[in-house]
Amino acid sequence: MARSASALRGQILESALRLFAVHGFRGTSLQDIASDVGCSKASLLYHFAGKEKILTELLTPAQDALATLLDRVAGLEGGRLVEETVVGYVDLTLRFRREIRLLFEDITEMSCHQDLNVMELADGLLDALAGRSQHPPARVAAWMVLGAVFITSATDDEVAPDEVLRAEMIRSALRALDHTPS
Amino acid sequence: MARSASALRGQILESALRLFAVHGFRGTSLQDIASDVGCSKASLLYHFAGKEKILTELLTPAQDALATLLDRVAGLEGGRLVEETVVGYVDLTLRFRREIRLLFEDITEMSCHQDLNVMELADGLLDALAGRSQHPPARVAAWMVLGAVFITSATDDEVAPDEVLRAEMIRSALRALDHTPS
DNA sequence: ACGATAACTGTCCGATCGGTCAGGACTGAC
DNA sequence: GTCAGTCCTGACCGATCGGACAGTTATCGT
Repeated sequence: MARSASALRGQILESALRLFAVHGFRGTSLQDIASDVGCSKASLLYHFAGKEKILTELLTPAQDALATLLDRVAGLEGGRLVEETVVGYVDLTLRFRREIRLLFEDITEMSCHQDLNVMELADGLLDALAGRSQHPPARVAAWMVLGAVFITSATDDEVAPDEVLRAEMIRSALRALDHTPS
Repeated sequence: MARSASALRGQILESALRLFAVHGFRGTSLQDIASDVGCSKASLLYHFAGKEKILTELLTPAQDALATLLDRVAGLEGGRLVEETVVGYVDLTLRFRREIRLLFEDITEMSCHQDLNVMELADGLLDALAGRSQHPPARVAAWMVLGAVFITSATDDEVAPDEVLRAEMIRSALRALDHTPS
């Protein structure tokens, strides 16, 4: 049942991306992918040198797109630089949504599982950050701040002294929320 | 060698937090923790019902702190609500830095490993978002935007239609960067 | 001193997973 | 037809991991 010119390869990548995005990379076994595709596990390893190579091939387009963006803005400066970078970065993340999701699935699973109910609390936090507003723009901004603070706090300490880090995180977050200081 | 009142429990939690923060939850085996503490793997399972229970106990204080924060701002509204929530959330993430890091370690490891060099590109992106500035405030804001867009793009589609999501992500990001539109 | 309880450990087990390998099946060139 | 090369598979392997359990050691109340 040898398929033409390894159409199987494409199916493997597609199944892998979908399963990775749902159960995470580590949470998806080669057998899971093989079952989803409808082939044997050995077949995966015929087309790809290893499990990680599948992930690599899945993430490479996004990496290349990012590299292209950086090249494009390399000559810019000032306002144009920031503007083009932001727009380009946003478009890029939207285009590679599933790829980004797969990176996060491990966190989601870890937070949801067990006795913890972090997700419920995250909803409450989102609500408060949005000022109890249900307007999509406010909700999006709330998500932005949630993610921004979360990731920035995990940053290397050397980025900025703790006091600067704290003050600037607060100011930047309030700006993102379009909050006019009272 | 029965230690007094299970001082071992505390050491286990401390070692686990440190190892989880470095190698991730899945990347740290019970044996790793046991070796680090200097006891047997069976001893871990005497004090904790399972590996996940260790994680639970590690994450519970942060969860409780978040719940407390939400309680505190429950009665507020308007500007005060947003302000207090942001400050409280920032302080909270800073206080539980290591706990948050452990959630991210899997991503970091996945991005660094293999042939991908995402981290290098992330540096370039950070540079551009900061407008090539090396000032800590600008760097922090750049980190904020990097994380904000990254996480928001992984959000459920139902938060906002794609067009709204895109437009608002861009506007919010530019505000966070204190960018005055040209 | 001694029994009871808590603290701790060595050893074993089942399951899972990534990966290897020899060989079968199909295809196209000659 | 046949030969070579590509595609694919079942069976197997070694390693790892979380966990179970019986048994040992230390602690403490009496």
